[in-house]
Amino acid sequence: MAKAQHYIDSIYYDLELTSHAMKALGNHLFEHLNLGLTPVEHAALDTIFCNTGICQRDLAKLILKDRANTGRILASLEEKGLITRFVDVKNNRLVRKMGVTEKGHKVLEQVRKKIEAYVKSISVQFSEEEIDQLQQTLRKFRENILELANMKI
Amino acid sequence: MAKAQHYIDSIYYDLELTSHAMKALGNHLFEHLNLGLTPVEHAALDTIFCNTGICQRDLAKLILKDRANTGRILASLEEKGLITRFVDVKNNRLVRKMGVTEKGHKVLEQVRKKIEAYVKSISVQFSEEEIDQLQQTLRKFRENILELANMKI
DNA sequence: ATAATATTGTTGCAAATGCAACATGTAATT
DNA sequence: AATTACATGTTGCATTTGCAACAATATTAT
Repeated sequence: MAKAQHYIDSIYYDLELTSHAMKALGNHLFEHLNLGLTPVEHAALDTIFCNTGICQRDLAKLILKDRANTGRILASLEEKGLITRFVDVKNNRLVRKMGVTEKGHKVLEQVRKKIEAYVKSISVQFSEEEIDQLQQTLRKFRENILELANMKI
Repeated sequence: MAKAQHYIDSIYYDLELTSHAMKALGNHLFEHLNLGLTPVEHAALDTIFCNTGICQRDLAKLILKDRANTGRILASLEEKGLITRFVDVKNNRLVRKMGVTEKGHKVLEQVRKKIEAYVKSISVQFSEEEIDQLQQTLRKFRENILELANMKI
């Protein structure tokens, strides 16, 4: 109960700080390595790659953006030729689906290679098991939070 | 090395998700409990409380906002009568310092009480030690990231 | 068959956020 | 003494982001 008595000491703040630092590093890397896309564009591209046939709304939930912004991100990716959007049928409903193009695949591979080095340099001090443990804890913690939110407290 | 091959599996994403969920819960609570201030205003207020005599720029760094926004947040807090801003001297330089008013203290206490219950309900599934461990790990991880950023990779 | 409901994507607008330039005043250097 | 460098806070503007309304289409209910 001495815990989280002040904002600065709260887990909320630690999450903010860590997420903020991680995002800053990501922005820096993507800009500095001249990857030709932004972190959020890469997030969308890779998420599409991992979820073929996903619709825009579901993608929005995964990348934590609203529908409007997701549409804008997709427009940018399409303009860059990294994805194609086409009309398909889902539950007998017309839906604009999307797929990663050849160019998109290449970019994903390129990003993966270029970033691997930095992931490794983080892993120098953090073992794979430690990272794994941290991710699991975050997941468990998150589920707890989402439960609270769903209770509509 | 199977780790973080895709965005969805990365620690980056887990941090985004968890931080996002936490922020959503915070927004929900502050709005629903009619606390009369936003989460970021509370963050600023409590940070000022914990760092008497802090200047605006240093506060900005702590609450992760830029100077402009910090100024706006402070203007709002001042308008609500939760802080006072006054000109003081720091290293023989004129600086606008700030302090928490009586009303500000009361609000902080009120928020602390009202939120305590929810912190507890989270702690039901997460022991104090687990939360503590998570915070420590996040801190260590963050320091690692900041080192990388400082290397200007 | 018609109306109500649900799902999807887009558009317009408002709010939040940050960057860069600026204004002010102090310390340091020459 | 004058100039340069530094620290602080503010203002203007552009970008990002999200919300709410809308359009289009399909499903379900009456």
